[in-house]
Amino acid sequence: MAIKTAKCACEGGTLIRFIQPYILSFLACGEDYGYNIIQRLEQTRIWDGQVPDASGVYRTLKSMEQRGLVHSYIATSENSTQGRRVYSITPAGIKCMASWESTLIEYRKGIDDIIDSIQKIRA
Amino acid sequence: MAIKTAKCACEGGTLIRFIQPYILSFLACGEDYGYNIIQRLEQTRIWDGQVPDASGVYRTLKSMEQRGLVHSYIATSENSTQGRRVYSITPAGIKCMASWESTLIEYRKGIDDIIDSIQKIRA
DNA sequence: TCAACTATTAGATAAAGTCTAATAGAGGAG
DNA sequence: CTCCTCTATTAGACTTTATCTAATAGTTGA
Repeated sequence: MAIKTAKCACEGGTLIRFIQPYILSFLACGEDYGYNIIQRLEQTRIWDGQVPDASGVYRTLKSMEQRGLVHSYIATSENSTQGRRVYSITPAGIKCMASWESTLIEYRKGIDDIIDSIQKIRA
Repeated sequence: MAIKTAKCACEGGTLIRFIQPYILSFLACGEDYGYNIIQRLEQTRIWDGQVPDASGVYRTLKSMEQRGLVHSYIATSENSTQGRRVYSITPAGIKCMASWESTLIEYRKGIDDIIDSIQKIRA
């Protein structure tokens, strides 16, 4: 609705996709695969035990790969499990994550302001 | 992407539409019309001087009216200006705004967590 | 009269998010 | 050994949000 269009959400073009900086921060600590990322998201305060839509997470991962933020390969492991698609962060992804940091700080300010303006009304 | 579907964004179903709680907080202080709301949004820290998409704001107002959060009438004033569509908040809108307050507080926690997890990586 | 400002609306398209469900291997209960 | 649950990924259809462009029209001042 506002702010000049940006290709990447990390630049603040849109307000959503909080899932993306989370995924980037996960992958910055080491590679991981979709299913496990979903479990980790589930445990964050944003989801707080509620199951994130798996389809959406996989879709997001795919779009992040298309935008060069992450890279994936199929891990056909020795012992068991069918091929997991394992994701790792790229240098572009690291940059994106850093950009998200300042964007999120801006969002927080904005959210604070809205909360304030709502609370002022009741006061 | 996550959280059980909610009809109204104020319930936390989606992350976006920060514009809506702002509009609700404006209207809670008194009726106002689209063009002026756009100017006021422009001055908030979220937009910070950047012009919000007018079309989007009018569209949002219309959808908010359809959902019963606001009510409008055309003000054909004596002296000048063509008909302005003046909006006021409804009791449902007041409720919605209150709901937004807690939702935004939750969002802020979530954003804090993401910022923390990004900052931890660099530390 | 022409430009800038006020004021609203509509159309087209792109991006996000949700739901359903298909596919498939692995492990445990009965 | 069969059925159920869990792990794991993908695709299709659809709705909601968001963005951009632009049409329309009255007002004000140079």
